[in-house]
Amino acid sequence: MTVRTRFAPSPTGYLHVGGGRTALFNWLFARKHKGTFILRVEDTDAARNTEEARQAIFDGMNWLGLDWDEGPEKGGPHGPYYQSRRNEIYDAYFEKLLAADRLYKDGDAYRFRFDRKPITMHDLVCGEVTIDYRDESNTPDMVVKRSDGSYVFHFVNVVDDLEMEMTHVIRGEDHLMNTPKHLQLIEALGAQPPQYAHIPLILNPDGSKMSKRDVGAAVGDYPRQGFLSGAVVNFIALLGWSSKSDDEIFTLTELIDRFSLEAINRAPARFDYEKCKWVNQQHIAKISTEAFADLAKPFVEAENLPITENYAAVIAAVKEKVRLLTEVPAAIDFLVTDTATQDEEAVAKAKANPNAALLPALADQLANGTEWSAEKAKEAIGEVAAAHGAKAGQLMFPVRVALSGRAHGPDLGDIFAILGKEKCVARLRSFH
RNA sequence: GACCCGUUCGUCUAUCGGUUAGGACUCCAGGUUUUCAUCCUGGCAAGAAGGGUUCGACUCCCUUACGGGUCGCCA
Repeated sequence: MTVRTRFAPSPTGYLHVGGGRTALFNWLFARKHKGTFILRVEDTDAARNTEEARQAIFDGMNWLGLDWDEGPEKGGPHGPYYQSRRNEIYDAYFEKLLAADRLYKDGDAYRFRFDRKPITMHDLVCGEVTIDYRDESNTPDMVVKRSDGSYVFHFVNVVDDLEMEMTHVIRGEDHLMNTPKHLQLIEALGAQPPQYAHIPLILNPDGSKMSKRDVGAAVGDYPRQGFLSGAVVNFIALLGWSSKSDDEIFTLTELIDRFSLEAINRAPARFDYEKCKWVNQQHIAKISTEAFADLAKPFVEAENLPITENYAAVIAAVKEKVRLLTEVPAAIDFLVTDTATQDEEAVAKAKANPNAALLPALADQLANGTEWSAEKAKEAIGEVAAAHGAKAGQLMFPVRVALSGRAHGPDLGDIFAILGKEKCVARLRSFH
């Protein structure tokens, strides 16, 4: 029996990071077991569904790299994959329930009569959980068909999971209390239930429920905030799941290899934006300079910085200095323009440095040198410093600030090489 | 309120009765880098509380506290 999992979002908003992780776990589980991953759009709430939301979810899935084997734009033997187009199927199941005498009218709506007995679920993450359905006050019979004729979530969700032959349902813990309802429905339909795995929710840093507007909540925000897809996938996988080793940085392929439902935690995890950025930095360090250059390009252009002919060298100089792609423009502006804003504090500090007085001498030496290279330039710093009884290291800070306008940045040799002789000389001379 | 689930450094986590309770992020201190960053080393920092069970409990049981979830003709 091959594994079949699904992600079943309703297109009523953007793709939430919690939803993204649910999709990821279903996808990982399917890929790990050479199974099938299905995307199903649960658009039964006509009033709240929007085309923008549907698109945002698809975009988010694509960006995260979670491809589906069956679903919208892909097809498959169990379509259509939009619930709004599956009404005949639901009608047929509704008739079954009616024939089994499990439904009764309440106004124009239909309610499902629960079996009044304890229901025990065997959750792959939560273990055995029993809800006593003899307590009617806590478990009132549920509506399956509204008075307007439409079906509710519980019913269509169960029917589709059965129809689409799901073997494993991995979903957020907010669905744990729904599961006995689904089990009852499945039993009444005379079918076998899939295996369930309820994963803990993702909370804000302060422990509150993560929702709209909270930092990190929308998957769609990550690309423009300068995150790499692989880093975000890596980070959210670590929220509630552990590889049981000291390793933390994984590619999607490595995650497939290591993933298991048994390793999912029970307690909700808080979202740590700082660590997410650190993971991003780790991923930036791992990709090639070419790949990094391509990813950074849109951010550079967005700040109206020129893509110079030595762009590759410029990008290489800052690759391991940034945590987010959004930091790239500010890290390279002084290398590609002469109008970059300066860090006034660093400039003031450098000008107050006694060794700043040696900058004109250094400029002269660089200007008069017959050979120009980054290595020669660095050597010149040592020579000028020595000639005036100073150490090379002490002269480097003023030089750095004179050339870049800030206290931190690329290696001085990279700066010399990228800026070239003329600009270096000019910036050293004008720094006073 | 009722019903579920949970509780190890500030955060993410390892530990499946016997460990100096380990790793990572953050922060601090050194070192490497003649500079910046990377990197390396070290440091700060945890079993919610109280009862049991046991030779021995973070680990098993109970109670309390706290946190989260659910109680719709939303999904």
